[in-house]
Amino acid sequence: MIEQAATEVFAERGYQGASIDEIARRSGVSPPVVYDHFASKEELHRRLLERQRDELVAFWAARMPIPEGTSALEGLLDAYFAYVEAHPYAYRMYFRDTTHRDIQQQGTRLLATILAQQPGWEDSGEAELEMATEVMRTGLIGLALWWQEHPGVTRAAVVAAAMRALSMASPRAAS
Amino acid sequence: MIEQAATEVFAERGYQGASIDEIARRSGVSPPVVYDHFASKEELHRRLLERQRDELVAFWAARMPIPEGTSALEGLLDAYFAYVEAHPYAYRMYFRDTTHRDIQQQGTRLLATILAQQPGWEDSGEAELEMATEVMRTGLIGLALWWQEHPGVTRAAVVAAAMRALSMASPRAAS
DNA sequence: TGTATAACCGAATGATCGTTAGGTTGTCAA
DNA sequence: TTGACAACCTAACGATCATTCGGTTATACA
Repeated sequence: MIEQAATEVFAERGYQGASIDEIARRSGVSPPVVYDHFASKEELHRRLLERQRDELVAFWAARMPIPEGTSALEGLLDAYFAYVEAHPYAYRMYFRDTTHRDIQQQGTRLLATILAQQPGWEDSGEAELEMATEVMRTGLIGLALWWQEHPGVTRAAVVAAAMRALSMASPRAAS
Repeated sequence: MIEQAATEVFAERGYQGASIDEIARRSGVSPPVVYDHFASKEELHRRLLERQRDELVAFWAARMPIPEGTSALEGLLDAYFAYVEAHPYAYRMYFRDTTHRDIQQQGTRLLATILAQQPGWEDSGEAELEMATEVMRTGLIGLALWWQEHPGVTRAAVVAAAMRALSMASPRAAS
């Protein structure tokens, strides 16, 4: 399957480092076959990114509304790391290159929405919210990549660590 | 100056996307001149990374011990973003590629040390501390990149946002 | 049977890239 | 004056890469 092989190669080497030849080799076909299915390397990459964005959003949607007793933030985090667990290569590919940030924006907006509903954040300024979203977004990406290199850690522990590190119960909890 | 041009090109295009030809062109010399000063593209990149690591650590060292009335964490963050402000291209280059993580380890260790001294973290497990460090490390990188695209925001506001988002006063402040 | 179509291939094309060969110029100490 | 040297150049080499050309095979439908 070309798409599976392409996802792995993009995840391992990044967009620039991935070669059509290697993708074809891993798919068990010759390079021209890739071009029978995709117009260019860039289109192949974009299509894969779009598909993963849809799958990630579906992971979230499947857990909304959230189970009784969990906060919206915790539900979002658990769904996020469940996705990382289910699609390790796709996850790495999705967050490795920043060339298609427009595709990631749907997830970023969802994150900002949930963050804005956290207690103590309702009346914060726009810039404050945007900055908090960015810290959280990139921090979660980093934590997920760390997790992929430490497979012994359970998802519950990772979610708990994310909650702890990002415990923004009050905007002025800091000294 | 070759090193300055190389820093900019690496920052803008990443290691794989940067070409010796473009670095030479921006330096006002021909490509072979680059090889009179550096053995290879990879050595040039590594040398630049090492230099920036030293400068960043120096930025931190210059602010330790920290001024009266500020926490160690806040002092670290302010020095960090002061560095971002002073060396925008170098900063982007330094954090863009993850191929030389060993060079970044010195800063990561410093971050973990300061984090471990925060109230409520003294008796946490090793994995918890490592995860919190990773969230913070990558979150700060992301916030700094966001800041570079929003130059109107003051450094104080960015530091405050970082403190707020990462207000880990107590390991179980989260719900 | 004929033909359209889909999936695949080997081989090439043109561009880019890291790198090297070989040479010129200018500086400066012996 | 000589010779070492540093800094620089043009030109090329060899590899890699995205992409295309032109063809073969197999399926399926008229």
